[in-house]
Amino acid sequence: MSSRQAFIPHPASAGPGQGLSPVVRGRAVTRTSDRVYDELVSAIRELRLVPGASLSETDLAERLHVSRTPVREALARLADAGLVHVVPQVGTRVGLIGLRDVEEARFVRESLEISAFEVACEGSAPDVSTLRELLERQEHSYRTEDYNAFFAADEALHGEIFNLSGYPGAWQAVQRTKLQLDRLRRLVLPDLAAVRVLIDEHRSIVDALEATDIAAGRTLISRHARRAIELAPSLRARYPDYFTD
Amino acid sequence: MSSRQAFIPHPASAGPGQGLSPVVRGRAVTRTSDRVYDELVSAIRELRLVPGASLSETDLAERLHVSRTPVREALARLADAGLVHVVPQVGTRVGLIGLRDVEEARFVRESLEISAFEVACEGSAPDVSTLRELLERQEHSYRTEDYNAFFAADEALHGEIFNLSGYPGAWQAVQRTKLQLDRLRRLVLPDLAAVRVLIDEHRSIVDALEATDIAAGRTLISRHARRAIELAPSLRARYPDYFTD
DNA sequence: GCCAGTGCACTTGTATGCAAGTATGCTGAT
DNA sequence: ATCAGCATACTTGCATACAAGTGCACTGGC
Repeated sequence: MSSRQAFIPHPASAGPGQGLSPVVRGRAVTRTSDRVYDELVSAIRELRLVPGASLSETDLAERLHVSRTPVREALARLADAGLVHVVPQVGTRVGLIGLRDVEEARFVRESLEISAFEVACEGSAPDVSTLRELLERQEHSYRTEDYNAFFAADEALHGEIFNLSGYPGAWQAVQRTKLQLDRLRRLVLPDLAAVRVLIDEHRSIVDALEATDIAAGRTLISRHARRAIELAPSLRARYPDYFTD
Repeated sequence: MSSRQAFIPHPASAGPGQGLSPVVRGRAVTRTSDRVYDELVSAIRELRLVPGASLSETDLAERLHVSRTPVREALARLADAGLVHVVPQVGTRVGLIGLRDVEEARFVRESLEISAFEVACEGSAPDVSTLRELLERQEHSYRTEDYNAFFAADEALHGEIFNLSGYPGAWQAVQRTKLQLDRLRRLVLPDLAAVRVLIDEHRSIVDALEATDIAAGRTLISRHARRAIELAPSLRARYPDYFTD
């Protein structure tokens, strides 16, 4: 076989590369198509499937021990989300990280999160207990250097802000466009100092929310949202094949 | 206008062979799956497929003169977008208009459009020539009472605001969440007076943009975004079967 | 050595067959 | 008349077979 580098793990992690975990076929309480979709999304987000990697329906099917049908349905949804590109009769590739898409995701996220912050401040004192708890989880992840746990708690914290605003669905809208940005953050994640900064920013945002200080919130969220992006140039220099305009 | 034939006016009337788009089986430049998807999206948006209508893969397949496979892929993408709901081994239905989803779509749209407005004002005097042209098209649609043309020009105008902001992709993000709201507007659209109000509001927004009056833009866009929603209660009273919380 | 041409291997797109689950309506008994 | 039980038709999920197009490598000729 030629370049079978479709399932490289994280480019920076030296751990043994585990590809896609096979989806067990059998009595399905959940649909196989959904499992394949979830598996592919997480694989792309976690860069186990690197940008530009060529996918093959038949290859994925036998790798996941399913037929092509559910794989095709999952790929159709992924193509709809812009995570993969399908060229008929030619092939399917994992989409590259588009810097323009990343910048637009930043715009969407910053705008909506600031708006959610403002709405959350409008009522009386918002309940920040869940946010405090998530901050604790992040601190724990920082101490144990568990990047995956931090990543999950990070997601949950920003989602909680939308919950407090009363528009939890808006967070789903953000996440759709944010997938490009997530991959960027994955590249920079194994940096303990950067995680320290992010947690501190999170705490400041939570403090501002508790004080219903809208002006501070706007500034903090804006700066926080632009944090990941400012590293894009150096990351592109390090992984040029993963990026595009 | 390229208004295709409605293939399902109402779920109860299962008339014979309501001709679909002439989908020639076999030789196809565009993928059958995509054509089916586009057809279904427009049918749902234009309420030719009413909320709650039950769909059947086999029925759609023979109606469109294709096999179930492309229909299934289209439905999978539609389910991902929240336009249809698939219950395994039970059936597929067009999603109801969720008032909560509508309100969240309003939030997303208002937030992003205001942000785009602000960014578009940041530079020097923005080029509003395209917007003026779209306003003229809307006036023409108003005079000829061509609601479909007005709907299209309305879409284009709001999209142009995002173009001027430099974040055209954000408009795509809005449109995804806005589908619920579009159906609501379809219900209220055949009202000439309402169209008159909308056009006037559009003109005010364009004026504010040309004058780079951010404060006015915020107020105008906010009011404009809430315009469609304020009719939701009466619409729900009129079409109770189409709505849900 | 180089280039043109061709065949093959691989890709995705589509159609069809089969399996499993659910709702419905009919039938028979009480 | 009413209700329990069952057969049947209909639904979606999955696997497989076939079709069509593309790129590439190999081969033959120059």
